[in-house]
Amino acid sequence: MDDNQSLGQRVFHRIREDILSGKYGKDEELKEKTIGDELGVSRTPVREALRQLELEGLVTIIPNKGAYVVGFSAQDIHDIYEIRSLLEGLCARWAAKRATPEQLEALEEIMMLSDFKVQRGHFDQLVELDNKFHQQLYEASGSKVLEHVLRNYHHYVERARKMTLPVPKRSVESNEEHRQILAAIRDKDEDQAEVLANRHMMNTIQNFDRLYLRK
Amino acid sequence: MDDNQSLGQRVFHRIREDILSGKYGKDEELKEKTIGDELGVSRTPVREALRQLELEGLVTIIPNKGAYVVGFSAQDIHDIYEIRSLLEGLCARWAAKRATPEQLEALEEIMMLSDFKVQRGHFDQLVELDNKFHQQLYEASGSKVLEHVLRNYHHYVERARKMTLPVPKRSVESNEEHRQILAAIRDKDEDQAEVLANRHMMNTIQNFDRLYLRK
DNA sequence: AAGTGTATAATTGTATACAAAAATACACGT
DNA sequence: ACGTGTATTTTTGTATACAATTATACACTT
Repeated sequence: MDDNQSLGQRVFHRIREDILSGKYGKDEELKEKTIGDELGVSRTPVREALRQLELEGLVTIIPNKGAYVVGFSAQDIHDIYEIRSLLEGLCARWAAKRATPEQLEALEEIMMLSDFKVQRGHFDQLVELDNKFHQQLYEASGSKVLEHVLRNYHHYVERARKMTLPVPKRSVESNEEHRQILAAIRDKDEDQAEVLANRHMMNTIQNFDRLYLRK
Repeated sequence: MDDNQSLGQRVFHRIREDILSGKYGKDEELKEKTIGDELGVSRTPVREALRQLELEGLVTIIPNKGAYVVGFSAQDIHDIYEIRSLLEGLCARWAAKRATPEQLEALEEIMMLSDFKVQRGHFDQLVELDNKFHQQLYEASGSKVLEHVLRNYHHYVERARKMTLPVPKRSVESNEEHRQILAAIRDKDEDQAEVLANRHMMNTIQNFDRLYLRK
């Protein structure tokens, strides 16, 4: 792991993980001193982290009172996927319009690696490549703003994805959908790229719901 | 203004305003001590604010080096409006599906007030009501996540809106569009609500572009 | 004059100290 | 027993102190 980042950032990521993983439950109070002692740091970096987490919506801070974990439900994750569905569509559309040759090349490379991993049955390593594909797509949209919001959401549901993608069947399907999206972008077919990216996310939702909402 | 919030939050809002208003230009270095001295506070609240601003994408922090203003262009604002167009559409759709009677009532009330202000020609006071209408709509979506992201963007472009909405003609149009969206929500016509909210935002984009991108 | 190395200053990162507010404990009166 | 007021403790908010890192100045060499 990247070790030369500031304590504040490390604490931020750590607490976020602990919230997303459920270590800290809904409405639990996060005390600066307690967390600081646990992580072996002073209150200062912890405070910074908590303030950041509030902005992410994972924590509510009541002034002079404390920081409380904002619970997030399976419904919330579902909502995020729906939002992402729209935004990934827009992203694919813009990528089709403005991706540079280098960005396209990067996408092709990730695609090739993914195919390789699928062939070899290394489904676990596909999670990381799925990450990379989407991140690269965000960059290819050419929009700083869109990239920023999608990155956020992407990370938000990372935990959910880690649990759902390793289902081998879905993983192969997902890879196939990536291929089609990439083809549409290569052809500069904006409408098609948007529709496919949209559908890709909707399929991911279904997969998630099947596992967690039992619909 | 709300005065009983923490210094950190006040500094956060202040610096954000100063970035959005252009007081701090692109790539400008924000030094903790300098800002602290200007605002009459110590470095601690300033640091907290800068860490939060980084998360919002307004500032880049290079560890051990400094915080730098991330410039945002008219293109960025345009992008935000396009993103909002999709999300406001989704929001209206969900509001049509799940708005409570109380939330509907609140929307009706804002609508009525807006009509009144239009009739009287008090276009300046419509900005605030436009705010309220959208904020209430976000709440009516029943999705914490969607509400969160839309609030963010809404505030982000607040400055742009303050400059574009007071154009009386647009202001009347906008009010009319709100009325139609509200009607669709009242009728629980999800598709119609989405389309109208979508179009509403697209019209806002056009108004913005006409003024700032000269298209 | 250009480049290099080193001392110095400025700036950020973290911990700690102190102030303010809130939570808790507990004696007291009813 | 129950509420109430007060003292005590805990926790947050802010400032400051010190450490680590980076930027700057400047003498020195070539």
